[in-house]
Amino acid sequence: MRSNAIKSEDWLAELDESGIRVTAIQEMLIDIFAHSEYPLSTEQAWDIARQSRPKTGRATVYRMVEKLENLGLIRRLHGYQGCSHFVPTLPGLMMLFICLDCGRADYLESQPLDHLIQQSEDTSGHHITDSRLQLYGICATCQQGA
Amino acid sequence: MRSNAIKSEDWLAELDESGIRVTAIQEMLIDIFAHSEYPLSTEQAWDIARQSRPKTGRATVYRMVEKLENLGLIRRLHGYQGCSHFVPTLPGLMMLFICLDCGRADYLESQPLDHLIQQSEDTSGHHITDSRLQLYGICATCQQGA
DNA sequence: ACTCTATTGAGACATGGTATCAATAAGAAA
DNA sequence: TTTCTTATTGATACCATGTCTCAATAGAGT
Repeated sequence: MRSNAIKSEDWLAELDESGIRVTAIQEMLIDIFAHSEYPLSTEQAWDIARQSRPKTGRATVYRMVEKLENLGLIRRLHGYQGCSHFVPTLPGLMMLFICLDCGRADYLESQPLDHLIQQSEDTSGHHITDSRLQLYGICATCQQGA
Repeated sequence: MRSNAIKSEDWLAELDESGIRVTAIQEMLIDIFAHSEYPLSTEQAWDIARQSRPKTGRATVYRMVEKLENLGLIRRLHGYQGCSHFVPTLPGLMMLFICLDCGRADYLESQPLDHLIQQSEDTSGHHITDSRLQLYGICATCQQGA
């Protein structure tokens, strides 16, 4: 399974550029999301944050998650655990596979999706501005294990 | 935009086969979902149901929506209004377009998606059992109107 | 160090959805 | 038709998730 090679520094740079004041909590939350092996819900991220910084407020974490999602740095998983979990975004990769066994997420090459969208736009006449494709199943690793 | 030609009778037949006791409320809810021009949330369906049957319970509607979703008769929209709205399913069509202007949903031909999934399975080694593709934008009709 | 302002934390609040349980109604049997 | 059995229903209490408010705090520039 592809390792999600996210650099916390890149995120911080993007946050900085967006005019958002970068604080210690924000760095911590970025680290938590960027380095988690599994998709995280906001509540889970809050739990983790409080392990090293007990007085972290709940609203703070929700606010940060919203910012990170709006900046496109994390991405919400749909159709899984009530649509409340997030994974780091990988630039240019839109197709996300979620293993129903181990729960890990994996990005797949998405040029074919671009073609599909172009084609759908042409035949339907709709103007497509955004897309969301998620695939579910059993990942290659879990298939071997079983 | 494609008219969603759902037959309430077909749904009732499916419910019947599934061993679920078909009641008056269920017929009403099927009608509500099958004939709505727009995606409906459970709460909205409840509101509509109470217009003609005021003592309809909230839990009853939630239970029915769950059943209809499990039977594959309605489908949840993701990334729109908090993932809480549903549209009737059209058999064989998996690609759903949602107009961000008028809010209507439209199914698109999905053979290309089948190919894409097959291809992704081959290259990734994952076993893909389910997929969810949603497209967002401005529908052909709303483009003309604007 | 001081000022200004965005961010934070605490807790109240709102919303969406679930659990419980007595009352009801559907369908089978008599 | 009446009775019996059982799934479904409605009312309400409950819970989880997420939002709002506002005083306290801490960054960043001066």
